[in-house]
Amino acid sequence: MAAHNRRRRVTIADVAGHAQVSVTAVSKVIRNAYGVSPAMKDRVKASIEELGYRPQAAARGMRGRTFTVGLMLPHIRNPFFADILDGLMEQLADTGYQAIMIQGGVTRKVEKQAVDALVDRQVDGIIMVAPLAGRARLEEVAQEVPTVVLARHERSALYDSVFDEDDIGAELVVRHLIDLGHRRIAHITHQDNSNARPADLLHVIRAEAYERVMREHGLDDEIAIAKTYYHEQGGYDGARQLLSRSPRPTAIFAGADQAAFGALAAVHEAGLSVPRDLSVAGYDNTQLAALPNIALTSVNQDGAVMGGTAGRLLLERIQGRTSAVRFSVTPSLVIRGSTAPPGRGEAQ
Amino acid sequence: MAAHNRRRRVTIADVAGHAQVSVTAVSKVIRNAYGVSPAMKDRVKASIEELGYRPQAAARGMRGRTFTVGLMLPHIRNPFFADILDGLMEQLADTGYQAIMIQGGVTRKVEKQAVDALVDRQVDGIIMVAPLAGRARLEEVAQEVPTVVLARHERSALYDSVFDEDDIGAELVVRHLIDLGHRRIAHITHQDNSNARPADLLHVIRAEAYERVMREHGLDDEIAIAKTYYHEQGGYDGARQLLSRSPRPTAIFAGADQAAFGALAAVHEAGLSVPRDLSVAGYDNTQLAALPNIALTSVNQDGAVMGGTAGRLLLERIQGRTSAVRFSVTPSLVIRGSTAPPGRGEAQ
DNA sequence: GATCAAATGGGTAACGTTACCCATGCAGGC
DNA sequence: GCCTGCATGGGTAACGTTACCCATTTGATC
Repeated sequence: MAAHNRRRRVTIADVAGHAQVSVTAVSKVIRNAYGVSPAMKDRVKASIEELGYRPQAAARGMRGRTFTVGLMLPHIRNPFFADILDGLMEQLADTGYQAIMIQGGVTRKVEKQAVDALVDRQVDGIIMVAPLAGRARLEEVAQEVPTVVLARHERSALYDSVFDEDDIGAELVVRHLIDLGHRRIAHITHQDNSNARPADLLHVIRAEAYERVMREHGLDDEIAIAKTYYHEQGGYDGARQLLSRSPRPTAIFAGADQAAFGALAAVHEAGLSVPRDLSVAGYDNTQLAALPNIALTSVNQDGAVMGGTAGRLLLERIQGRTSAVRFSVTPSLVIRGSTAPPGRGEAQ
Repeated sequence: MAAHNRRRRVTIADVAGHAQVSVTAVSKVIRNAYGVSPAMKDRVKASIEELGYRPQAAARGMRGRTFTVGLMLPHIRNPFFADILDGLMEQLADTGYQAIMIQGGVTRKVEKQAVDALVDRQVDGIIMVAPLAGRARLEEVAQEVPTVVLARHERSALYDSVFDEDDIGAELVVRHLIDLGHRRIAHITHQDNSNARPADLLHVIRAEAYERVMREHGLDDEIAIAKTYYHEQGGYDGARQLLSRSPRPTAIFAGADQAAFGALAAVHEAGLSVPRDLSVAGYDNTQLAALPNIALTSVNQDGAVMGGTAGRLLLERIQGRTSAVRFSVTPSLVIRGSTAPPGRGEAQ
């Protein structure tokens, strides 16, 4: 049944034999532990090199650490997640820790399986990006293994949070549109089947900030929200809903770039021109938003910094920190060609 | 130092005690192994349920399987990879296997570390997507653990290959453009620091098919290739190179949608209109290509089928198959608004 | 009713690593 | 010269699971 005539792996015992030292000594060297002379260290390292030894994570996991951190992503379609990963990878480089990813999916059930899978694989820490799970569940995980939650606003004593100040970002967009002279500004938001307290969800925060700023400017009656999804199709559907209103909005603020791309498509399909007939803005400032033919006004949140910080906080927790930390990045508005003052006939 | 007062995990021994059976019996039940009566099976399953037992992958890995397959992706910015993952996840659902991902990065060194990390974590099988590693290295990995390679065209006795017939896809695009009346058709290709035999790399195959079809139509002199990268910036840079030629091309075939998006940006920036002044086509048929305001003519390769097949082949190998399999999907052309006959003044 | 095979259940030794302890040698202080 | 403490090295028992075997019971066959 042994399909592969796999050569037996080099073990710590092989290294010990080759270097003429004890197994314990080798273990100490690879863990950088106390109690080894420089001379022995060099000898062991030479043997490790020569034999091509690499410790087996499974065996390490049974006693100590696996030097693995798990990253749960809802999916891998949003390029913003790639920025997060970049930041994390950079933070982890040269620490000996490896990051593995797992897809959380769109239901709490599948997400739970995914996170459990990470726990079962003895990762030393977990970073969850925009989890669907409720706070109780997050704390349950955090009790078992050091945890950092990204893109949620909760305050928990058991895990760290890293997030963008979504209310500020949304406010920047809406104020920008109002400053341009828009009044009928619509919003496309996201619905998920999360178990979180709504006020902790980034899309709810963005939507609420939109409403708040509208009200602050006396635009209560112009508030129009399409509840779809933060992806291309969702943006497309949402924009179609909003465009069918009469009078139609002069600006659409999509809660995420991906939804904004879909909105642009719907606007284009309706025979309208951006920004002449309608302004469109997004959130995330993905690379595509910067392309001149899209030129989407968007909110920049530094994904790499968020990912890097999440990694740093997680390593601190693995080292033993137990106090909880909250870290937020301040977003900034990137104005591009997709937003402009409303057309003359549309202004009022 | 115990940062987290983690409750001791439920182990197989706890389950055995609770169900009043031996540890071996429980192990048999969770592995679906031979030698358990239905009655005992039920009892054990009830105890597992009640105690919330989940086997620890690290411990399993020391003796048997971890029920984990590793997916190496170069990065997670290409939405085409998300299709692959979707197919894989669906294939793995209900098999008890979990997929974990790892980022291979852009250098062979980092990629090697990533793949080694998977091996060290005792995954039962590995799927590598568009690896940079040379064939010798792939076979080295395949010797240690069942392996499937995606998006490379090699024939190896040690691992399975799943790929798209890139020559056919590229041919479809170029013929389509020629049929429309184009003659000055340029191509944007990718350069990486792969160690593979060039003829096994998908971007080389696409570029060669482009050249071949051009020659077959007597267009040897019109061949123009920009060697950049399969991403937005690469497409942008490549298109700028190509547009600076005199006379400038009337069509650009970018080897990947992401590059095509960048090319569209460059074309737009140059004050040209698509498709009136210039036709643009891509490859991958990503979701963005379908958006009406982009409407990119592209080649559809079924990523979900590729991912699903890779998963199926890997499971077969894990079961013990040793013969090597090659599986290819046949691409098809999706014609959209970004390609049209060349403008009158441009045709000849 | 004796024999044999199949079905069922369990005992035990790994797997590779680390945590915890102990042993030795040597320098320094009284 | 004896004690103490530190530096250095190693021995050993886990960790949780599975593979391999053996023991017992049951059922079938002659």
